Amino acid sequence: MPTTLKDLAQTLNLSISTISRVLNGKGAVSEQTRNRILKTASEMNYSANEYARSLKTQKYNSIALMVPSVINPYYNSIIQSIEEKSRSENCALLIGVSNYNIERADYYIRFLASHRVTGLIVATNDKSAFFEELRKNGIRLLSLNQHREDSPIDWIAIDNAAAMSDLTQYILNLGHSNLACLYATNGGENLTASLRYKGFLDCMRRNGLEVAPQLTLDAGLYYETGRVAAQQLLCCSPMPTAILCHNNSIAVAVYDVLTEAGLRIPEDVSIACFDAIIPNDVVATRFTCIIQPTEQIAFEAVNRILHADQYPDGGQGFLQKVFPYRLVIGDTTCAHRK
Amino acid sequence: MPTTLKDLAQTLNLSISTISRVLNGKGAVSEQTRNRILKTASEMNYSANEYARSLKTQKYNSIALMVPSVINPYYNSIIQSIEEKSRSENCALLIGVSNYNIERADYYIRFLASHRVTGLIVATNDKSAFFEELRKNGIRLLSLNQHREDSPIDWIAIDNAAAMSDLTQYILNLGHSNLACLYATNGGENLTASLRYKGFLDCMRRNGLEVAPQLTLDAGLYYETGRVAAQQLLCCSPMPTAILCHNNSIAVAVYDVLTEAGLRIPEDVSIACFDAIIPNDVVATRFTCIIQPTEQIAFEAVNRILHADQYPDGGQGFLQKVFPYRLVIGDTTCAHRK
DNA sequence: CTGAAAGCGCTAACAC
DNA sequence: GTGTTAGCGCTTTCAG
Repeated sequence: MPTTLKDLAQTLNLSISTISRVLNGKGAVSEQTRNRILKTASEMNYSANEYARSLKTQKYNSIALMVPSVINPYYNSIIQSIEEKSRSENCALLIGVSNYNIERADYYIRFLASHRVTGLIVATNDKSAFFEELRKNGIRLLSLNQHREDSPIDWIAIDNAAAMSDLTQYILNLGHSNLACLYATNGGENLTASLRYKGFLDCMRRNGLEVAPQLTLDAGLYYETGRVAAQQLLCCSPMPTAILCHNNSIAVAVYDVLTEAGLRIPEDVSIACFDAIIPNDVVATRFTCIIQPTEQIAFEAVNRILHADQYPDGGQGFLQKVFPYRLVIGDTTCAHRK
Repeated sequence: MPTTLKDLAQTLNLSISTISRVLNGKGAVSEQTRNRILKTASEMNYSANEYARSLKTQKYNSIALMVPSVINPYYNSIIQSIEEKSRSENCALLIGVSNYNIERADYYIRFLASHRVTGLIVATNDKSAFFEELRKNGIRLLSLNQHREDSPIDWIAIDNAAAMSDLTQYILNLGHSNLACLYATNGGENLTASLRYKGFLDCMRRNGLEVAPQLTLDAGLYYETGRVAAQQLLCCSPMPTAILCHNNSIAVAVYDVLTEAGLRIPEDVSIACFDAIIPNDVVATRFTCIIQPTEQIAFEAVNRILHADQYPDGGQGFLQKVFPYRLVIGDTTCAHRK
């Protein structure tokens, strides 16, 4: 039973439309009535019903964000950044957590469609069956992962191949030559994963180095799958002296498995990965990793969804934007010692 | 331009209400028309407009969650749990991040009121000026922090005093006697903080131990303020051999400051705190800490908001529910050695 | 400067 | 079984 315009109109003996005008700052209204209205509106705790407003204006001022996880530091900072930007745009943020499960993602997407979000930002890598449906319903779609150039979707991301290549080169420059790479596949649909792996291979080739088949493994996407891969590496001889990982979860798995086996990081084995392990200044070993500019990415993403018409393409084409990354040197890598 | 009931009615040559009935599974409709409707609805990607529906039914099926931070593991797991529960209830989740700033919290609360959320779950400790306004607008309020028994608000939390007392006793049982406590005040309004501090004092008293004034400090709530307090402890002589911390951020600050000063944790100083440091299986030192049952708390919180009428009090009274906590022993505490 | 009225998409009586 | 209708709270022409 919140106060409505009607309620205000009655107590003030004015028409609904006059009040609406004042509250929205549109149209000319006498100073006097304006003040009266503002006063009682505040007294009666009036707060516009966004549902009715949106229904009328057909502008559903909200965006949705789909993340696979809310406990991974990378997605944490994505959420944080997107929340800030969308709030500054006076836009509601709906968050869905797919938990790396495509069915849950699908379910959520339908849900969001019902809520007539202006756009959906997908930080997950899944290809939902409902993406088409969303678009047909006029909901903008934007991915935070790289897609092929001919993909009919807006995306904003870093250059994953270049980043992995840089990371690999950094390791090589430390004197390592016997490198392992734990990549991710996700059934081959994960372009981000392929690109990172490609970056590794390219860099090795460029340096004239062999890539031992037993040292490049599909490590899935999670801690658990990462552990399995790490255990396989443990059996190799010679062991790699440095390991590149697709993401932070895998890197942590490697760290755990190796230390459990009595190896020291980084003295015995160096580890490097994508995305930070820890969101804040924490005691934990700081990993050498590629950091993505989540704030900029978030800013651009929300902007594209809310103001697509202001872009050169008028929002008609597909935005493909590449942001620069940073290589952060932590405590998990050091020079190779024979 | 998503499909509406009207669109369906036109293409099917039926009335809007018949279609509505089928889609909502209410009222009797012939098997044949039902199938026709279902078929074209799916073909035309029909998805009900929740705004219109809510406007009509006056049931705004969404809840809002306000957290101070999205990068603190404790709040991560709160978000995670609440998201799961609310999705299972077919309820939208709006998340606001106050960043420990009460004005931002206030702003967000107004925003949420406009969106006619069914209820607001506040994980923050702030006392917003708009709580009253919310309630007047019929929005349920639920805090995840302890409040006084006479406080007119639903709350669900652990028994903070008992938890801190247990934690302190655990440390004492390890042979330590020279304890420090870094509590939080937040201007004295933070009952959770007072209770934890009280738990510490009670336990010390019960064990007949003195509490040195210079060893109990207000450490604020964050990493930065925690560092300042930790630096003060460093100047004490004798140094405490164990430090109890109000929360995880402070504990991390202590860990950092002490290790930077060349001390070893836990050999030289033990550290214990509330809430986990790391959300997932991570390399980081695992802290000895009190773990709150976030899943149960989240379940109950969402339940209370959505189904308040099913509670014994019919949703009229104020729910005050205390859940059990766990004391998890990590790598930051060990027996005292003289 | 202010008011009347239409209509956004939907649900739920109430008729037939 | 199906259709008609009113109205949720709001914005926005169009009159006056």
